[in-house]
Amino acid sequence: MNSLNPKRPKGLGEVEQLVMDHVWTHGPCSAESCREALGPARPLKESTVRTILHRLEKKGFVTHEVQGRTYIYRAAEGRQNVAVRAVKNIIDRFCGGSAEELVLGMVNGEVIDRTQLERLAKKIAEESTNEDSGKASKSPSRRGQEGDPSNGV
Amino acid sequence: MNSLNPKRPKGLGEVEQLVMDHVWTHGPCSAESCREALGPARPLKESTVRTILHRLEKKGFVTHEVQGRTYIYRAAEGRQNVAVRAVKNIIDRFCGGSAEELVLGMVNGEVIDRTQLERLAKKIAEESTNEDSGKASKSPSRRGQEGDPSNGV
DNA sequence: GCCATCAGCTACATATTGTAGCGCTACAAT
DNA sequence: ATTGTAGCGCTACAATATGTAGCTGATGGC
Repeated sequence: MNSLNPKRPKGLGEVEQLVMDHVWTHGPCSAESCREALGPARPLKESTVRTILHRLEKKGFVTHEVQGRTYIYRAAEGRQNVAVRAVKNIIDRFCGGSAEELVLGMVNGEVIDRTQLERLAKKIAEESTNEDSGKASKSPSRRGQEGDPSNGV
Repeated sequence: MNSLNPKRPKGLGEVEQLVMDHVWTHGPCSAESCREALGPARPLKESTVRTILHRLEKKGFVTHEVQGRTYIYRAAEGRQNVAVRAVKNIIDRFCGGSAEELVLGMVNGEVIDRTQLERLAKKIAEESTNEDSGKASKSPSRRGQEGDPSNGV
């Protein structure tokens, strides 16, 4: 019995990821829609897809609304948001909370090009200079949910 | 050459992470050393720690050398390297391979400050300008490995 | 009324992770 | 040589995560 930490952050499994990809790219859709989309690459039974969607909802990745007698699922958060949260987690676990350190590592590891980074930084700087006043911009609403997408690593 | 299986290498569990943290911060050490280090926070039996270390080695996070009749474990890769690989994986799965997109998201998500980013970009730019010719610096060796620490998410 | 849909519930197999007991071997002290 | 002991691998078991699916039941169309 190990329950020191009652909340194990759950991530996305392979199939879950595939389904999320569909939801993200095609917007709100039904279970059948997902099933068809995965069809060729991953033929699954209807109930299987429903189970996946159900778990995804439980994990907080999607929400649903009823339309007629069909459930229409939609992503609760944008792809990028999920990615950022996952990265944040990595930063906490491996970089002592220092995002800079990570970015630096990314450059060294050739995950991002220094030229790109420079360009990006410049672009961002300009942007913030434009409507700098309060640095408000449009931060993507903080998701308070504990759902931590990156349990791996 | 350590590419043993083309399977997706798993990530680090909670205890595994703790052990790795010790190895990373204290350098090469024995199983007992790890056990003692975790002691207060996580009292474990010797065999438990050995199992963890063993799994860690199987996953490629550590290597060992025999010293007398004791196994001395050492990290196979630096913390940051592991972090970067994990992030790379996230980028592939959520950002269509675009690291820029992720960094942008990080700024929006307030994971990294735009000021920090700017400073960092500047610093990196200077650096590369200095000894650009060979771009040697001390990039942490190319990891062509499939070793993917972040299966989660 | 009957059938095709679509949702929930239950189930099962496999893999991962935490945790540990057991037995074997090398070495040291008696 | 005998015994104690440190340190290792092997095996095991429970809990959870994930993939996959079957069965039951409600509902709307024909």
